[in-house]
Amino acid sequence: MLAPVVVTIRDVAARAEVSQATAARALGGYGYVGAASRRAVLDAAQELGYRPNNVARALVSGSTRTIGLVVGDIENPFFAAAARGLADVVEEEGYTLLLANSDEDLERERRAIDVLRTQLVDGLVVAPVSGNDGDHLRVLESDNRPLVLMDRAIRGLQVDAVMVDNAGGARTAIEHLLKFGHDRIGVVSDADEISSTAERLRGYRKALRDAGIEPDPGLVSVGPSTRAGGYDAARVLLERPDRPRALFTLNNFMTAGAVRAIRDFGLRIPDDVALVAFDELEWTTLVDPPITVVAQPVAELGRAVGARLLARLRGDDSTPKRTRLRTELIVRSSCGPGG
Amino acid sequence: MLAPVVVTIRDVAARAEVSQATAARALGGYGYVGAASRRAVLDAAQELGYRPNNVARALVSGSTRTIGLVVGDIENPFFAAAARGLADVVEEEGYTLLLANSDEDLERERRAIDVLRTQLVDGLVVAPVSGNDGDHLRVLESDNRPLVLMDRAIRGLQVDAVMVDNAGGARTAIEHLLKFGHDRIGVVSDADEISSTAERLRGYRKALRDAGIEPDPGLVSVGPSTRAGGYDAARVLLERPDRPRALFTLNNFMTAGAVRAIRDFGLRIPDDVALVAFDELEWTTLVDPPITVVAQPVAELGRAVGARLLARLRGDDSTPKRTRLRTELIVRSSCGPGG
DNA sequence: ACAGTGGCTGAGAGCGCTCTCACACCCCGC
DNA sequence: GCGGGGTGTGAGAGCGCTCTCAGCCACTGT
Repeated sequence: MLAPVVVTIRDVAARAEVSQATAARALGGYGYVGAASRRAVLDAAQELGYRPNNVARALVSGSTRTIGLVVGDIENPFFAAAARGLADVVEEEGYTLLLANSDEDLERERRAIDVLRTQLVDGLVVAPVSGNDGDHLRVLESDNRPLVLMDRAIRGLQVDAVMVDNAGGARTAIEHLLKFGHDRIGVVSDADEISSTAERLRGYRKALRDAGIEPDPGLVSVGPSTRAGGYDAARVLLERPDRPRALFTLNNFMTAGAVRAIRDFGLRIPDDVALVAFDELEWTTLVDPPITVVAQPVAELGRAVGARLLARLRGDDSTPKRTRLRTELIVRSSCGPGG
Repeated sequence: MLAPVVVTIRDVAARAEVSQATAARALGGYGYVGAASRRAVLDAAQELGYRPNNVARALVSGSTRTIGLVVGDIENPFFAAAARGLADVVEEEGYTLLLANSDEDLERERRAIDVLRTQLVDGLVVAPVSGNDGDHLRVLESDNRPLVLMDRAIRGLQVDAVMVDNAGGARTAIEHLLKFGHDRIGVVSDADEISSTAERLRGYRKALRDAGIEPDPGLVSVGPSTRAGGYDAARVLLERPDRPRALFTLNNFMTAGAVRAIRDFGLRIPDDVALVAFDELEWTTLVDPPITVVAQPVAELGRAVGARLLARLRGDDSTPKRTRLRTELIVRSSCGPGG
């Protein structure tokens, strides 16, 4: 018998000389199937090279075994590591990740989510661009498919979210700089539309106020969340006549840009400019001096998101949980002698 | 009228008071539909919040509008950037990426491909773990779905492949080191099962032989393609009594490990050890001295793969193409004064 | 002897869509 | 007036699967 071009359950059934229903049961592992029939079906499937068609299965079962993931940029090591952690967890349960980049653009995020919904993902993980605009996510509630926010929250949206203690992390960073006597700390930031950024800025201001220092808005320099954005934002600060003697960078790409800018200005870390960066990176220990960072548990973030999503997929319908993961200040040498 | 929980084309048809077929035509944009009917259908769809069900569509049309991507590790900036380039290109045509990690493990690669086939991806992009073992990919031919190999080839598999000129890149790296008088060049390598690695090693040996130097197999130190792997592989070389005065690292994670090892041994670049790395990385210009690298057009790689795949999806059935992208030696200061 | 039970099987519906087909209608030219 | 196109519509098949349901055939217990 020649194998059909695409082998269906009916081909297998015919070959095994049982009904389509019995073949489906044997293959699907449900209902009653006699030992002999099962053997015959499994053998036939093997011989014909039968592959289940997950699309057909999804159409009737309503489950595609896929998880949609929307991040700002998969090239960003932060998102890549989180995606990896998420993938590891959900793949264990037979799910596959559907990936989409939003480019930190709300319109693209909307489109990505729309496509993912169309693909009938079983669950959705989003690192939303905006902490304010959540209408396109609110719509998902009616889909009755779990949604978990990763790293960022949306005001007034009651859904599961796994985040990092951004405010606390920023505060420890600032307190560290304060210890070195810095009272004018420049911040290299991306848009505070992003909820994690807003939280970091809040932590920054809080730490200053707690130390009796009124935050100077002019010391917060904003740019796009890219290396070039970090470079430019840092430059603005470094060009000031009253240049701040300490910098706090809010994310990894911008940190790289800021370090480059500091170098290009002929300034030295930590003598001319002290630096603390949010987010750990591979090279922070490779540069001289190694950079003090607020490390985030990135892989853990992805895994926690995955665990939450899987729980929902298993039917957990408790009220939405908001989880915060701790950050860790890793003191190196970018702030002065001994730190 | 209350919107049904999940709105189907039939709900829209009922609301628009036309047949299901007409609604499908209006929504699908094919066949004849009168202007009035079209309006009614579109309005009804809008009001009910109709979203097409891509799973059902895929079942009948045979196209899921998804592309499967299997890479060693999405956390690796190389793969992440390539994935990004690929995503950008295919998303423009309405495709979504289905992502899977193989962890550079053949068995996991097999499983990932199997899952992706089951999901009926329209096309598949694989960076295969092994350059020798391609049976699991050969099977795909019968699927009649395009397959493009990314960055790595498989011996005896006649399919599209977009790669980098690994041998040439390695050669320019070695020639550069030779110019500085190095004749004993240690290599920090991952498994030569990986075709790109094998090619780089070939280029390395070729360059040496062309210079009249017989390659010493003892100078090639192999480890897993991780930071720790690079560290250990470099350590083996650095611990030798006749320690090589030059190192060539074959990929980005291992480069980071090797640099760390050199530092930990109290050695200085380039005075004690000259270094050329394959693959450009963000931090290579941030460390002191900045590292001379063989840069690969990574985003371009992803985009070229995407272009090839899209061509196939559009029906191009010419004989498989093997494309090579040029590398570029970026000379910095890790080999000595002036390079 | 006969209902009751459990193991096993096949028929068939139906998931939401695309697409073919038949047909009804219009306007045209002869 | 009547055939012939083009235009618009609806009925219905069918993609490959899951799952319900009815019915079969042993056995069992009384």
